[in-house]
Amino acid sequence: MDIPEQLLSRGTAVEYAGWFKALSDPTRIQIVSMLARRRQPVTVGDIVAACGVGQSTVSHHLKILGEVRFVLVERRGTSHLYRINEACVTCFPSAADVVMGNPAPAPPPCD
Amino acid sequence: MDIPEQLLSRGTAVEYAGWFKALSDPTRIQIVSMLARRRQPVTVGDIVAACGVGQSTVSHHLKILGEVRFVLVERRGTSHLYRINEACVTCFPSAADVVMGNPAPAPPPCD
DNA sequence: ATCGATGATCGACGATAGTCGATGGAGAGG
DNA sequence: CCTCTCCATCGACTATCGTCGATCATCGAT
Repeated sequence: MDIPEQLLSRGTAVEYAGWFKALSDPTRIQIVSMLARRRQPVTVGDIVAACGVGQSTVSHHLKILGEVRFVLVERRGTSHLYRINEACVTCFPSAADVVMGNPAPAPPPCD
Repeated sequence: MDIPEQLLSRGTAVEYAGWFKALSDPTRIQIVSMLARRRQPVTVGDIVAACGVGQSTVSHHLKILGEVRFVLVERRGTSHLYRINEACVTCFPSAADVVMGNPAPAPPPCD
């Protein structure tokens, strides 16, 4: 390994923290894992039924996950179909990335 | 990939969230990266000087990082020497682990 | 025994986050 | 047009978090 000497900049640290914060809540973990496991896109109602929390809470978490592009949404009729962003899963940083001083990955584009 | 169908249990989700929460703060990211980059163990005062925050704040973050075994401490004289736990860095979960339903890694032992 | 240095702990404060119930808005069907 | 369904947004409440200053505990040295 070739670990750089200098301290990580505050800006880079904030970017990394944003990634990890997105998955720092158990409900969001469950939502992400559920979206990944279902073959079909999933509605908000499905998530509400699967996890034990209210509809507005699920919607709130989906918004947070969407802001970091972890989930993608597609409106069909009156239903909103959510699915996981595979690109975001693969580029999610590891602790080793932080240690090595790799640049924090940018959220991938919406498609 | 062979992604399981069932929803992640709440307990497993909580364990995963704990890992990511430990790195969900920019100051903790900086501390972890600093500990990894210095060859020698580092005192609290060093960290205070490097990051721009108060001593009690650094001590607080070190406590959090210690609770998930991310850092190890060794008291020498009046100074406390902190160093990173390499095992913890390598077993830090990825987003793919969450998706695949791998069991959440347990914090490695203190040594 | 006293003092100084180091760092943990305490108490307080403001900010943020997670949750809920209620409301609002868009689309489909009658 | 009316209504029903699905979901986003709003407002409120509570809990937790990050930070700070002050105090306390420990150890080494004088």
